[in-house]
Amino acid sequence: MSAKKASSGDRELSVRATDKKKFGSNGSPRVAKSLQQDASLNGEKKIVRRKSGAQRRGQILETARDLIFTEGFSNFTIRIVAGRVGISEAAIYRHFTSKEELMLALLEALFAPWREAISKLVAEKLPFAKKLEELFHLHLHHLLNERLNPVLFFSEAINPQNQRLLADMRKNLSYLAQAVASIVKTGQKMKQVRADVQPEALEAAVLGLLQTTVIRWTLQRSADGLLEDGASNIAELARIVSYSEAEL
Amino acid sequence: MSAKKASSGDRELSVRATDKKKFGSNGSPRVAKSLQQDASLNGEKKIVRRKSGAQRRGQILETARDLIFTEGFSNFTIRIVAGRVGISEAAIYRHFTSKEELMLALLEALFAPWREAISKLVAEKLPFAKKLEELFHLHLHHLLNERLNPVLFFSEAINPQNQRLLADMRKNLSYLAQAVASIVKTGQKMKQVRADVQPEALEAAVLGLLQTTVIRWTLQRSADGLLEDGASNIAELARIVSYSEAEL
DNA sequence: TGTACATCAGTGAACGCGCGTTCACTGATGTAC
DNA sequence: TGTACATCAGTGAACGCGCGTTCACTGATGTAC
Repeated sequence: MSAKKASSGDRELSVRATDKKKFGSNGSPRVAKSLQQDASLNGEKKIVRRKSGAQRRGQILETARDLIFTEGFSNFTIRIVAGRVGISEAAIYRHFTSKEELMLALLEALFAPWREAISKLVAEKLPFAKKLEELFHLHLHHLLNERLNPVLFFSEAINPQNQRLLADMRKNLSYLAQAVASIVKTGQKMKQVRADVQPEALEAAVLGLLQTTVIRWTLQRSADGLLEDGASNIAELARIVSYSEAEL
Repeated sequence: MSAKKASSGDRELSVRATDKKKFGSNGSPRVAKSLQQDASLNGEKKIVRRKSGAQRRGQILETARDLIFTEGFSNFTIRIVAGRVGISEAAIYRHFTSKEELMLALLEALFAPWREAISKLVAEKLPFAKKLEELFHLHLHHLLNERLNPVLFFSEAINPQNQRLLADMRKNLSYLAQAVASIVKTGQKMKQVRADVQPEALEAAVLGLLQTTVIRWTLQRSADGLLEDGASNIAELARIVSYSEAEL
């Protein structure tokens, strides 16, 4: 068919890439349209703009991240990722051995800095209420900035085929749970949380508030009022379990 | 191929069905194996055990429910449902116009009684703590008995293709949220909840505890300790926001 | 500074698979006469 | 009670589609000499 010649026209062309930002930056990864047309006019054989493994790998992860964030896992296919990156499907397999490996690599790239940030916060010396507030902000800002929606990953992980993804998500969830538990226990030890409050119930309530906020974010697909309301609820919970002014 | 003759050997056979239980009962829907073999030995042409539309529809919904509950949405295909029911894939389309309609019909069949039960509870006259406790038990027992896991449906609803499923899940979620809000407001009006507690924060905490419990259920695939821990956390939250004994 | 060569990011085409859905057709069931 | 007929739950086979993955092959890149 005559359409065949034009079918791969949106691929990138010649010239060594040195301007690609690394994964995590916010810049647009689009190639200037003019470049392609210039090369087409040459009449020369199409030459691919090769990239080093690390660059391309980062670009694939970045593309997959944005795709999943904006369109969910149902549109996360090798075909679509390859199309957005501007390479063939087969080329994806030069950088990841399977779709599953790509998914797990992405998850790790997104969650590793999140865990590190939480670790640092837990170790800090702050009053109980302030620490909860910081945890909330850290959590939400990280998710928003990294375009990481745990609900999307969690939903995908429930699929029985994704055993490893589920294991990873469990790990991250229990990481958060332990951080909250640690904060609560420290709060009680420091006499900032009422001694008669059952720590398990308080932990569950804090986790519940965090989860509810993220679920709301997922449902409304907008961060409007999210940070304010969530922070306000967390602060109110902290106030309720603290010693009242009369008792101090 | 010679395998063709035996390929549909697990279908049901002749004899009018009058023993089928309606959707919602717990009985096994399996047909006695001997029936099939008897007919095979006759050497006669295979005759299908026809069922009335209502009966078959209920059987399909029941099968879909159990399939989704035990194996998740990734195994929920027309082929598999038809196979388990014991009819052809095409036959499914005599009872539901599309897979989506089947899914929505199932969701409604499962959630309608749940909403009704919540409605009744909200209208009852009970102390705040008791009402929260009842809500928790009602919610969990309903999910366990009906094999309805909202997390599974929610995860499926996030898929952009399932707009109507998402709308239905939103509706059910907001139904629960309003019930909780009503309970909290009544509790404050009746002076059973401290007046200084922000109702929005308390509502969010209660919803969070409910959600956390269901998520835990989904992750561990077992109800062990679920009811006890969840009920205990809800009760503790109710205690914390009530007036202390010294104040009464 | 040239050149030979190993490495590796790229390609197009094809694969087998499972999916939802449709088709023309079959024959059991219920009912009007 | 018998018969003609409309209704409708059933069938097997095929459909087009998108998926993840593999294949033999290409040619740009980096480096050892």
